[in-house]
Amino acid sequence: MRSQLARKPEKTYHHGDLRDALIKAALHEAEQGGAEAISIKALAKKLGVSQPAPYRHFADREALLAAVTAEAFRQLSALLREAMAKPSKQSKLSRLAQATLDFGLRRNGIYRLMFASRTVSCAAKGSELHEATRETFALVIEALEAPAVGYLRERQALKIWAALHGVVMLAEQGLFTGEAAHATREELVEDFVNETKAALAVAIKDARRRTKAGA
Amino acid sequence: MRSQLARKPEKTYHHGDLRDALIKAALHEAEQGGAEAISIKALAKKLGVSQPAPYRHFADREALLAAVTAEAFRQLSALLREAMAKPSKQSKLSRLAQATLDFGLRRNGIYRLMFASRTVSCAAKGSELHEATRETFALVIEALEAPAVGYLRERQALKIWAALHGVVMLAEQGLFTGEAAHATREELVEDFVNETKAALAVAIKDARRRTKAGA
DNA sequence: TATTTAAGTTATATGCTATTACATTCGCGA
DNA sequence: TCGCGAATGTAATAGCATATAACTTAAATA
Repeated sequence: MRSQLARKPEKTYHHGDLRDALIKAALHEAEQGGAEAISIKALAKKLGVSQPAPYRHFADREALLAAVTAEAFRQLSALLREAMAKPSKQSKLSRLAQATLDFGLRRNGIYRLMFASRTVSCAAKGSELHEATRETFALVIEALEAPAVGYLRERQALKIWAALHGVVMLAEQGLFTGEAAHATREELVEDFVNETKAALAVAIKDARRRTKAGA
Repeated sequence: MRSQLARKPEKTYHHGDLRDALIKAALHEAEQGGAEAISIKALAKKLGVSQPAPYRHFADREALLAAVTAEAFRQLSALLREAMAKPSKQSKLSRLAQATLDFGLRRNGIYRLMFASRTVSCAAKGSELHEATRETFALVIEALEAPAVGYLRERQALKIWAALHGVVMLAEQGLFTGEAAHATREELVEDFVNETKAALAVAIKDARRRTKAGA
């Protein structure tokens, strides 16, 4: 707030919005190097405050990482929502899938923070981070564009979500740059998308028939 | 070598097999906490040598991590080979898949070291680590028990391998402990296995028909 | 056996996390 | 608007980790 009035921060004693600035700067650092690239000391220096200043806003490094990861999930959610919203010949699920792949590869440091660290699994049930992850997963369910029939939808969402992350991981491992490279990452993702659609259609028809028979 | 002659190491100046001992001890540390849990200093203390001693065997921490990760891949390969070898009613692919899931969950710290850190993607092409990862992936291809028809086999191997890792990741994230928990991890893995088998059968039949038509 | 080399040691520089005690500013009620 | 308490920042410091340099001891081999 204050910092927007002064064009140059004007070196005040109080930073004004250190908490937010820390998260943004940390996200920037993690872009390439992941969690390891986030150093409280370095961030403090970059933002022009003393080393212990960040500890006024985060109990410890883990707490900062959790906040950063939550923000990352919100950014991914926004991205996916955008991808799903824009008109296209392709299905919502396909657009969500390709957008996830894109995010995972382009912003791989962030991605590892989100899906490959212990930060998330340590998040308490009501925490900001936990909510953010749930919200992202809800978008996957939404992208299926299928009615809720028992837990069919959740199950298919889990499957496609898992497959997507697997592709990102292997791509980052370099498994797509050998003889196996004949399958591109995008093709594989599209395969998974189509299998999901097919499985979903069959499963729903099945469930309906069973309901009718039971009635 | 020396250390095997003396029952208790007998505090000699030279450790005897520090390099190997470091890798084993590091693997043990990483079991729970992943790469972050590996501290050169702590390892040195545990093994009764001075802090800088490990640097005689590894240029830096990264080099140690690479060696540890390579060893982990060899252990996984051994596990998968074993799972594939033992007689069972289930298919090789199914056994490999379930063994991978089991490994990923039980030894999750190690697993993250292998599949969710930058260590592997930074490994040079001829390196010990790179070879170890390739060898593991070769087992996946083998588990398909399918003839080599173009790159079909590699493609299906990539798909099932990706899906497996996705399941491990989401499980570790806690996504299987909500309303979605109605699908167990094992069930999902079996789904992927079956889809892979089906796709493979169709693809191979297709390819054969095309070959015949062309001839 | 003499000498080179591999492997280990002590001492030290640098960087990071985190805590404690102290200083400054903000905002709100009197 | 004064003043006081809470929020936020600083300086100083402890503790741990990585990594290097200079030195020492044991092993290997010519």
